[in-house]
Amino acid sequence: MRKCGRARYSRAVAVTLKDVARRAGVSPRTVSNVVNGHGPIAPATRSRVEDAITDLGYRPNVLARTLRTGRTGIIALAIPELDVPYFAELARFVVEEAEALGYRVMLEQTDGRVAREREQLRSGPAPLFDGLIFSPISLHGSDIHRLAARSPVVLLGERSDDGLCDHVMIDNVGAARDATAHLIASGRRRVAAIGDQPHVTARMRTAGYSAALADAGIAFDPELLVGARRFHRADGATAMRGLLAGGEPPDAVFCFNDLLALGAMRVILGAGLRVPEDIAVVGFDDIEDGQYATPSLTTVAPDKRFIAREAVRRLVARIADPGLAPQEVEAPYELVVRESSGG
Amino acid sequence: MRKCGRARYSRAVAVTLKDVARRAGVSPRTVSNVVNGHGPIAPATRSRVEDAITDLGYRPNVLARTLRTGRTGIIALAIPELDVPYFAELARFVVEEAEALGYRVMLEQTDGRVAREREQLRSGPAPLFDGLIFSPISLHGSDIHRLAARSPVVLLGERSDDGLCDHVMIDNVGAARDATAHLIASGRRRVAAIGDQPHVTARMRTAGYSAALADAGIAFDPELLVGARRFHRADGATAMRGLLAGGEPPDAVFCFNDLLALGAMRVILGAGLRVPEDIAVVGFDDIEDGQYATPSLTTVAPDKRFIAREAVRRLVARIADPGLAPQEVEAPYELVVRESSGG
DNA sequence: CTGTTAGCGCATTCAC
DNA sequence: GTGAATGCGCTAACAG
Repeated sequence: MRKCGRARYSRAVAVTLKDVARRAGVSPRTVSNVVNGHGPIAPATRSRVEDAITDLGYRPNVLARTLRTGRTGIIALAIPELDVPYFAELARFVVEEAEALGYRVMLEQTDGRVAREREQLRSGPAPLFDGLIFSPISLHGSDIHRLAARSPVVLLGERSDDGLCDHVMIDNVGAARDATAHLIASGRRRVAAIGDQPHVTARMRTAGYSAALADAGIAFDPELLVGARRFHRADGATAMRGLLAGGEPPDAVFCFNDLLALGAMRVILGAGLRVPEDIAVVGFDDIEDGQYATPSLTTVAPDKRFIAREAVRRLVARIADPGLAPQEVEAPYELVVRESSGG
Repeated sequence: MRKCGRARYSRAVAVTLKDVARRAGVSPRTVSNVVNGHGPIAPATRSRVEDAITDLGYRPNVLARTLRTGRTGIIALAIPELDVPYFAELARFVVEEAEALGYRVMLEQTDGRVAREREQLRSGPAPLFDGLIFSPISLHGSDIHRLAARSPVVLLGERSDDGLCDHVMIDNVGAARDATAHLIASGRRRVAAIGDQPHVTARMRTAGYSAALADAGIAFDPELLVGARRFHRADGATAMRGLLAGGEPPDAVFCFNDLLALGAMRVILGAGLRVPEDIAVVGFDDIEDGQYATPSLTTVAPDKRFIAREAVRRLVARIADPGLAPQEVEAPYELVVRESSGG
């Protein structure tokens, strides 16, 4: 039961369309037309209205307009963690692309917690946002489709089972396979992988890793596949310590993201081993950290700009026409070879 | 001239308070009371209303409520760049603190561009947000006060000249002085600084650097103070290359943020020099990258949690009571000594 | 304790 | 080309 709290500010803000109309000696309707560029308007009237607008410092009330039109001009971007560089970099592109199309972006951090994601779901973007770009961690299938059935949604990440929803992703199996194959091609035989998880993305990267091993006729050694609770530097460090503490150490490590790789590299270097001479390291995501690490990090670079642009465009298209058939688009990626694998 | 675009979804969303009232056989007023927990309500009525709500899947329309109450429950956080780790980490804390107080956070990226920041200003948070936490780069003084006079604002960063606005900052001069003094105390004599800029924050750090030099009776050498266009890794690398290309190289570098330091360190290491043996490095911000770099980075660690909490609390207090006297609060910091300075 | 009523600021359907 | 009236969904006076 707080005070209203707008007392001190409300007067300054309360310039309404009606005020402008009175000032310009026209009807609200006309002002609205001028503001939104609708009907043809007599030049004299127009300039009178425009003068009134600047004189009064009128700005349309987004809220009221939305209540009327049902559109806010804002899209939401729900990502697991703001301080994971991959998402931060992606977010930046999304903001840029959305702005180019006249939308503002509201960022939401889900933390990958099911509850938080589910809440996203329940409430959905409407009516505060026109649509949602969602990078789910814990949620899948039916949950998501229920959301998508109610409001415009574009998913980032794994392919949905049945294509009921717009989707932008990369070929995780292929990318992981390429990364591992690169390591093998440079003469490594004991290639470890860090980042195994129940989550789909991780599973696909594990699959790619195994496939590359099989391609090269190298037997899969379960001891070399290490899990990670999350995809942070600390998890990579922990996993690497385990690998080093075991019997015969690996001569290469493929990490499921750059943060894991950076953590692992720190442990390798800290143990007095050399990268890439003793152990080569490859990451995934191509975050800026990796470029400036010593040694610089070889990594799989998904085309983030492409992902962002495609996601925003599909979402905006769907907002305009909800009947659009859902589409899955695959973003390109490339393997960037740097020092950590002997580049 | 787009289609309305909500056709496919609108029906699913259109459960209004009035529908619930009709269904429960009560007036809208009563439903509103139940939803907002206002007046005391007869248990029987309450449960009837609640049943109707779940049956119909009613969810209050935030927009309409806002139009009425003038409060959205959302605060905006405007930061220069999402993919600068310091801001990303800070943003995370702000989100957490705001959520604890029942607010959602909308993130806005200003890019440090004057135009963008000015736009922030012009539009201000209202009516979409209840308040704004703003980390300005290009804007200052009168601009900001004009904004603050119109709506609840808390500033992050430098002290405003006249205390007209809530403010959370750290003692940049003191921190820079400590960092430089630490380098000098470890026996360094040619201490360089990277990050000089016209911006207030940078100027204060330069002042702290000079002060530490003076304290130790070391003459200020203008060649050792290097500017940086932005505070990114690339700028640190460029600056360091210049320093190395010059005459006598420094034996220590104080960088105005960790990104600069990481960039500089990469160049030092790439030139075959050792850190800290040949050149010690100290950064500023204590981002996670620095902990996992090799060598790990000595840095000034501002208490980000404190900054976020204080900013959110002050803002929420001001939203509740706009008449509150503006306050400046200084967040603590500490020097974290790691390997890059011989820790 | 609950029903009735009146807007919040805007876009828009009708008339003129 | 422009004016008057209506309602988006909700909350808050004001009754009763």
